[in-house]
Amino acid sequence: MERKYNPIMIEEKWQKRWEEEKTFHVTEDADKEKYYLLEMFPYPSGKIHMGHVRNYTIGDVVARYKKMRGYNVLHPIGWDSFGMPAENAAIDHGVPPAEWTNENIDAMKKQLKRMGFSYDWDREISTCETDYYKWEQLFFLWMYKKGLAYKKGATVNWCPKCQTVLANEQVEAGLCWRCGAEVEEQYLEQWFLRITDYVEELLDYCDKLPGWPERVLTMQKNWIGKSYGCEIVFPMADSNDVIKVFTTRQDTIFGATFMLIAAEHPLVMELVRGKEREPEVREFVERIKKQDKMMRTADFYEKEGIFLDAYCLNPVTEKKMPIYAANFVLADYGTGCVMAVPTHDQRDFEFAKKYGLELIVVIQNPDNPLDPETMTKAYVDEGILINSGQFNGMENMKALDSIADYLSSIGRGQKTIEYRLRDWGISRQRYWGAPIPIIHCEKCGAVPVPEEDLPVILPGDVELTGEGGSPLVSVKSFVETTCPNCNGPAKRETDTMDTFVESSWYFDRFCSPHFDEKPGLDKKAVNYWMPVDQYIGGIEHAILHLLYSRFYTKVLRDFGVLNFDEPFTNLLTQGMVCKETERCKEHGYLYPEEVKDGKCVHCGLDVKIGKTEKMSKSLKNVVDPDYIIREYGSDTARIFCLFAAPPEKDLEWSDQGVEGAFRFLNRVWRIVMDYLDDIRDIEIFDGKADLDREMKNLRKKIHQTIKKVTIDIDERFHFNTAISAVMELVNTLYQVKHPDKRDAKGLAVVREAIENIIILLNPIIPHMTEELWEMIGEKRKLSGISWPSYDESVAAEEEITIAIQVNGKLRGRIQVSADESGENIKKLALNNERIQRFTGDKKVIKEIYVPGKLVNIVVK
RNA sequence: GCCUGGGUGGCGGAAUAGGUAGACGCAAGGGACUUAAAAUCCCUCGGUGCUUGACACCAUGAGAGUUCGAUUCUCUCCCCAGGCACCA
Repeated sequence: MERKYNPIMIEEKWQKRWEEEKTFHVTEDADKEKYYLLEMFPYPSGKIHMGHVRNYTIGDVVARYKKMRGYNVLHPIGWDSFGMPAENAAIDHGVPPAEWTNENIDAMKKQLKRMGFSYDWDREISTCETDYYKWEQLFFLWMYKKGLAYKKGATVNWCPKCQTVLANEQVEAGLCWRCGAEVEEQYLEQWFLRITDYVEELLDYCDKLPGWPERVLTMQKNWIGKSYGCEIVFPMADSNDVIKVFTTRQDTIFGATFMLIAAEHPLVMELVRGKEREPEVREFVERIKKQDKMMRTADFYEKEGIFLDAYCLNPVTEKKMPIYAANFVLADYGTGCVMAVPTHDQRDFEFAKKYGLELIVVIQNPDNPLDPETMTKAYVDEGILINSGQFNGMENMKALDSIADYLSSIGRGQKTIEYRLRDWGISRQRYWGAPIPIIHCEKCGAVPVPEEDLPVILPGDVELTGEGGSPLVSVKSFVETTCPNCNGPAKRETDTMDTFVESSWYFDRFCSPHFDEKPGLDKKAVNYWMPVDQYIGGIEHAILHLLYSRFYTKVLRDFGVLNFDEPFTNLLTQGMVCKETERCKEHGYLYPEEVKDGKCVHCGLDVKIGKTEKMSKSLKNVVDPDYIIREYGSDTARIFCLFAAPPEKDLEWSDQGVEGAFRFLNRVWRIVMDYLDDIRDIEIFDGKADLDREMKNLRKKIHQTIKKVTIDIDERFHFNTAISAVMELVNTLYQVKHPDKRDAKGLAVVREAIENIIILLNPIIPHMTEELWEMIGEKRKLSGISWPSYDESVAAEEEITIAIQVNGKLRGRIQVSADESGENIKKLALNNERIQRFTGDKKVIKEIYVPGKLVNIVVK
């Protein structure tokens, strides 16, 4: 009997069958418990990479497993299809973005299908289609009416050569990524979403998401950056005006000796207007404004400032404080003004030293008293307040509240809270995105497009050159329109939305992907499926995508569309796929196929193996999933990705590891082939008759394996240990002597082993297991089979090994029956000949018995 | 600088309500089969020492502590990865 494992044939056969039979199509079913499993949907770049393979394989195992556990599983896929690369392809090669995008989708869809993922393809969505983004435009209108979407001036990265706005990621070391021109700051009118309205709830729920990795929540908390402090009012020395500052260190207020204002703050020029210093200050401000971006990316930059020939008063000491404009103060955090306490803030200290400003110590170091004359750096630790009037002698941290209360009692301050999080700027001066549904009318101003006029369709016939700002500006048929208010001539908004907007609600759309009524989400379906039970994706989206999605969920909830607070109950952030880099002196980095026997195929020079890094085209350390599928099949690709590392860790690619995975699949295949004829007509062992020792052990192993695999997948997503457990069972089966054809009992146990191996591996290698299932003569469909349960009494060991320690050191082992009493085991341990060599004539102080594990004898 | 993770054989990784460290796989070595090779199947495989044993000692980044017992808990330090970074 020789039937070779032919993965390609088998895989294509079953993929076709699943597609024809719509095996993974689901609908809402009130009788079944739902399970919504989602992987982050891909950008259609043209080809899937190993990161996708890993991400989607992990998800697929869970989806298939949950289905076998009886859940009604929603497992959809779609395309995050707006974005820059499509536009760049158009600029570089003249292909229309829609065409480029759809071709890529077709190609990647084929690849995903070839991997055998259990998607409900009837729910496929593509965010660049009008039937998707028209709802997004509707939500925008609702947000606009509620004041959650607004327009304001803001500085952006501007490439003067390309005449366009660049996203932060498109600025490389201060230069435009495409043309290399120096990026400038420009002040532009931009659309924003008021995420800060939800900042407290977003922060609060960080402590109510137990299914999220701690580090993601920490990153989000840091990003939100809540700080408790005080707004303090500083009166001007010679007018009735005031300067307000935000500080978290009101305990140091008595040490504030000068005032700093962000260079670009309008107050700077106001203060020097008409003064002798005005031209000098203007020059300084202009210089700083230009340098700003460069300096912010530099590791270190010199503190610089300029005196504004103005003074304010310290609100508690009434001392005169000179006012400076400074480069290191941020204009858009707090009030843009900072009280400087040079003795207890390092930046202020450096500034004071440079410009010869006064130092007053207000927190005394208890171990080593400070002297302003000799200090070489600011003292930032805790201590006792001095030079602080009625607060002298208090611990500085404890004085925070009292000083805030005092400031408020004299009308010069109050407790406040500041956040690092800013409103979300969604304007892009780009073509390939969802148009913002606003019309600008000279008479009426910004007017929202009436809901019944949606969608505002992105025009198709646009020439993309990459120059001259937003491409939509020059499309007359798009821009020129009439005002919905006054019917006069008006112009459409030409900004499109950030692509993060699409991905902020796509998971809702998957629940009713073809729903054509307002608001594009069928409440019944969405509230049945949502929230997502398990979300899986890369750690690189830990902040932006996940925070925006949480924000959108709360906004849509407040519009009455959704009835839950958070979109993702459990989150798994899988690690990256890495591979060692290879380079040759002549030809630089090499693709794996450019290396043969350690030599470069171009020049024959020795290839140097470099660091293991995330697979990337620039380092050429990539493996093409198509190649792996062609050589080994997708089942091998799947099991390798799962076996090499637990999902949250980085996975190191290993060609030999892939070989090993393939070898294991062959091993499974062969053992089933070996038994095929003998077990085809056998029923699985019913547990009624007595078995010989070998078969009893095999059965024990079967049930132990079911138990371990169930726990590993269900509780921990540790597929690597689940697979190794099945490997052990397969190894055990290989060790068993092949029962005689007439030994029905023995063969029944073997059949039990084989059936369970197939079922346990099904979520991991679905194609091969379907094929084997059919071959062993099963009539039931494997895709409809339930997950096996195990019999605890069969899995139990009859004899257990007890380790014996003397003073905590392992000195021997004894075999006892599993129900042996603790007293007897202790006795056996003490009387053990080997053990007596170590206890000898010493006195036994105590014996510790850990049930089923060990005995520790303590002697002296 | 701050905040998260994480350091275990030649390698990927197992084992944590404290209880036999190294499961499983890769690589390596040996054996069987073969005219031969590949494939396959079986065995060995952390280090050191000798008295080759059911041996002893050393081993989970380093050092201390708690404990009968620590990869697991506590403290100090070192290294690596990721995030934030003049946020007042």
